[in-house]
Amino acid sequence: MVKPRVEQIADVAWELLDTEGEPGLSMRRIAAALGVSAPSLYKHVTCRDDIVALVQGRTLIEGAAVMRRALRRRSADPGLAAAMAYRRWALAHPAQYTLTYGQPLLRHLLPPGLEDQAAMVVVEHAGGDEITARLMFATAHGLISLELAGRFPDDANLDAVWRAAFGRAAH
Amino acid sequence: MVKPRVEQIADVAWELLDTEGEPGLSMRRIAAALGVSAPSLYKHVTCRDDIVALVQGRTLIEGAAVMRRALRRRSADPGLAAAMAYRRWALAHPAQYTLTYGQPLLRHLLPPGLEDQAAMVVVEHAGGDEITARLMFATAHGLISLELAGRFPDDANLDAVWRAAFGRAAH
DNA sequence: ACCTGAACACCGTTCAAGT
DNA sequence: ACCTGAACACCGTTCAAGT
Repeated sequence: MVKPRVEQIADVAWELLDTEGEPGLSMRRIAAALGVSAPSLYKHVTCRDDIVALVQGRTLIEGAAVMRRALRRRSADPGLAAAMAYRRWALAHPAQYTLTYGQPLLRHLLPPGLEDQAAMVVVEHAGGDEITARLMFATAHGLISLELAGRFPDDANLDAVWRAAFGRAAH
Repeated sequence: MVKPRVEQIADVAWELLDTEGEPGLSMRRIAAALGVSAPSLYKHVTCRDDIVALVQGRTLIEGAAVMRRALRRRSADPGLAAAMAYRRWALAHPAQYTLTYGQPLLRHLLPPGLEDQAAMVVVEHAGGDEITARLMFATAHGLISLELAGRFPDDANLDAVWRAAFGRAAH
C-alpha cells in the first residue's frame, strides 16, 4: 500500500518547491529528501524534465479545480470570485506557478488531453468564445506573474485592477 | 575611443542572448566572447546579477522607445499600433524579454528612475489612469509571455485577441 | 590596473559495480 | 529490480600569483 516511487518523487518535488523555491527542484535535493542517492532517481524517471512535467501537470489540474470550485459557489459575481480565488492560489505556490507558466509546457511529457481539460473551465465561462477566453487567461496570467515578480508598487491597488478586468461591470 | 569594459560586457551579453538564448548569459561564455578568462570579469562587475541588471535596463528602455515611436507615427489606431509594435519587438528578443519580465527586476542595481521612466509611456497613453495603465501592461505582458512559451494553439488567431484587447473598439 | 590558472561548492547525467 | 560511489562537463565565485 505504498505509493509508487514516481508519485513519491512528485510529492517531494512539490513540497521542496513550496519550502525552498525553484532551486529546491534539483535531482540531488529530491534524492536527499527521499533518503537516496541522486543517480537512483533515474530508475523511476528518465530525466529532470520528467519531474518538471509532473509538477506542471499538478499545477494545471489544481488551478482549474480552484476556479471550478469558486464558480460553483455562485456568489454575486462568480467570474470575479473565480479570478480572485485563482490569484490567491497562484500566489500561495509561486514556484510551481512560475515553473508551469514561466517556461514552455513539456507537452510531450504530459498526459494527453490534460492541458485542454484544464483550459476548459475558462472557455466554458467565456461562453465558448475562444478570443475572450484567451484574453481572460492572458490577463490573469499577466497580473499574477507581474505581482509575483514584485513588479507593482507596494501601494498599488491591485484589487481594483482585478475588478476592472474581471468584475461584472467590466463588460 | 574604446568603449569601457562594462559596456563591452553588456553588448556581448545582449548578443549572446540573441544567438544562444538564456544559457548564453554565463560568465564563462561572456568572457570567452571577449577573449578573456571568466575571473577577470569580476574586475568590472561585482557578480553575474550586475550583468542581468544591465540587460534588464536596456530592455526597459528599448521597449519604451519602441512604443513611443509607434505612437508618434499617428496611425488610425495608435494604441493598437503601439501594442503590436511592442509585441513584435518582444518576440524578436525572447531571452531578454524573459530575463526582464519573467523574474524580479534587480532594482537595487538599476539606474534610479529608469523603471518609472519606462513605465511613463503607458501611463501617459492611459491618460494618467494608473488602473488602466496597469491592466494594459499586464494584458500585453500576459499575451507575450504565453506566446513566447508556446502556450497558444498554432491556429489561434492572436491578432484578433490583440485587437480585442487594444483596438479602438475595445473601450 | 588588469589578467591568469587552480580550486571550491554546486548542477544534471552516465556508468560500472554491488545486492 | 534497485541502489551505490566515482566521474564528466557544466555552473558562479574566490584567491593567490603574475605583468
